[in-house]
Amino acid sequence: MSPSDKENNSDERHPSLYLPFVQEENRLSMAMENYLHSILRLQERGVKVTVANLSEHFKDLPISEGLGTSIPSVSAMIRRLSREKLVQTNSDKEIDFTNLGLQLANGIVRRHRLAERLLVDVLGVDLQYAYNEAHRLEHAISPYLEHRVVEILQHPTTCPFGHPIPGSNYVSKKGTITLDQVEVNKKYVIDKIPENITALLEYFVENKFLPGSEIYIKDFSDSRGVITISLGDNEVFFSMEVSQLIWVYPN
Amino acid sequence: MSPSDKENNSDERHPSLYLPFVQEENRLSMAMENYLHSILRLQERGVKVTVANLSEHFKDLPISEGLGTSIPSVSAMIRRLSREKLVQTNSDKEIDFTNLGLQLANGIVRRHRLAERLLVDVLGVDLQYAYNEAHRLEHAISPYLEHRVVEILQHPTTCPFGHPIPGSNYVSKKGTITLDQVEVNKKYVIDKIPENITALLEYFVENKFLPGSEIYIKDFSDSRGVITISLGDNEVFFSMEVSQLIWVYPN
DNA sequence: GAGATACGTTAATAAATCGTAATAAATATT
DNA sequence: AATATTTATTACGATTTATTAACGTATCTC
Repeated sequence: MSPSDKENNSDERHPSLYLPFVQEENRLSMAMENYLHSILRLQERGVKVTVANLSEHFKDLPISEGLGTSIPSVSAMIRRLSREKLVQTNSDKEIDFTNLGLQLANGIVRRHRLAERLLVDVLGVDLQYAYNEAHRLEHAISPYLEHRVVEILQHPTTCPFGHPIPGSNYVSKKGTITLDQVEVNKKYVIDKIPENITALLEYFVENKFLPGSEIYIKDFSDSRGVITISLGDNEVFFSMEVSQLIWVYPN
Repeated sequence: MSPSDKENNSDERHPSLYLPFVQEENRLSMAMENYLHSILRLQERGVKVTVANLSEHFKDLPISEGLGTSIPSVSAMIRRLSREKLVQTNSDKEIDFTNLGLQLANGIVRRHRLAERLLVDVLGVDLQYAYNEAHRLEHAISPYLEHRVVEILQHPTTCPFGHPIPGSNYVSKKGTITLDQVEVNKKYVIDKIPENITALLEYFVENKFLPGSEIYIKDFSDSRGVITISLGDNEVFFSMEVSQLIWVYPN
């Protein structure tokens, strides 16, 4: 739905009925919201945002929901997003947000992460399902409902995976590094874990390897490519590759 | 053209069902869910379900969100729903559910009313906004999330407006009648109130005129067309027309 | 330098969902 | 009985979102 709309006053509706969601008219389509969300995620991960990378990213998403994965589909959507002045492509074919686009994308991620908090903290949803469920809910949260959720959750600053909620008073922890950069025999606190790799999340939940937990680096074997971590009574192990997805800060 | 050659349309398609807007494997499109929802609502209200009545009904909906209101649009959607074996049209042009369609429609209304309960009871959403907010959420609730919500809400049987939640253990109250059929100087309990007339709902909330409240019929003036009701300390008034939308049972 | 590969666009097509205009059929009104 | 109204369908067009196929450019490899 394009923000450009005709001024049609023949469609008289009681204005009172629109009260809590006045800006609803300007809302993007679900597909557009998903694209903006994915672009922001690639940016957060430091991946160059291109048509091909987006297409690849969609393939990895657990929920396909008919989201376009083919490169021409992505290309066409980027064209529409450009037309709506939400993104722009530079000479290097790299896609970037406009100010407006970034603002909207932040709103979408904000609602996504608020939804995750709601699901986990209030509704008792298992962490490994939170991402997918929130992915559906994020499109259904009006400004009014967002406000209610924020109040109920008492102004959270991160999602249950430790990622910052845009628009909150999040302050990043000092000295956060990925787990493949830690030193042996030191203590750290888990800051962020990846949100959408279900099998990995099950392992996290099972071992209470969650944001806020204190960990101790027991062994760091470059040769074997495995990190051994003490966590409470038991030990957990990660490959170097997985370690790069986990952020910690010194304790 | 005779109404007998119904399977004549060249619109037929494999049941492989490639629906670009489908969210999950077996899930319907949002538009289809909205239509099924509206059909069930008209049925609940005892309105004959026709293309024209559906079109009219959509105009009344506060949230348009691109929902088709024109008669040909509704006609086309009914054809698609028929093709998917969700509804059928009898010789009288009356639209009715198939078994499958009724089952899905009940699921949609169930999720809608669960969402309303969640919004009002858990998230503190004002009652007058619950319907519209739930209308968005109903499409985003997976079977798993539905299960979680039911547990958190402890198996509710009605929405905050008193309407039964399909699939719950709802038992209707004995002797429910609409407010225009009550007797003067008698006590009743409010059973159901209409859910999507915001201005009216504001009056309800303001005066605590809500399902479960006890009321006393103080005056019933046919000539003026006004019913006067005692409710706690104050009085409320309704026209006969509005009274027909409110259900009560004797106390 | 030639060929393979990756990347992005354009073209042609399909389906869902909307709209307006014209029309056919049934019903109501005068 | 003639006319008007309601009702649903058909015809046609637009937009969004997707697909596959074909085709230029780069870039990388040998």
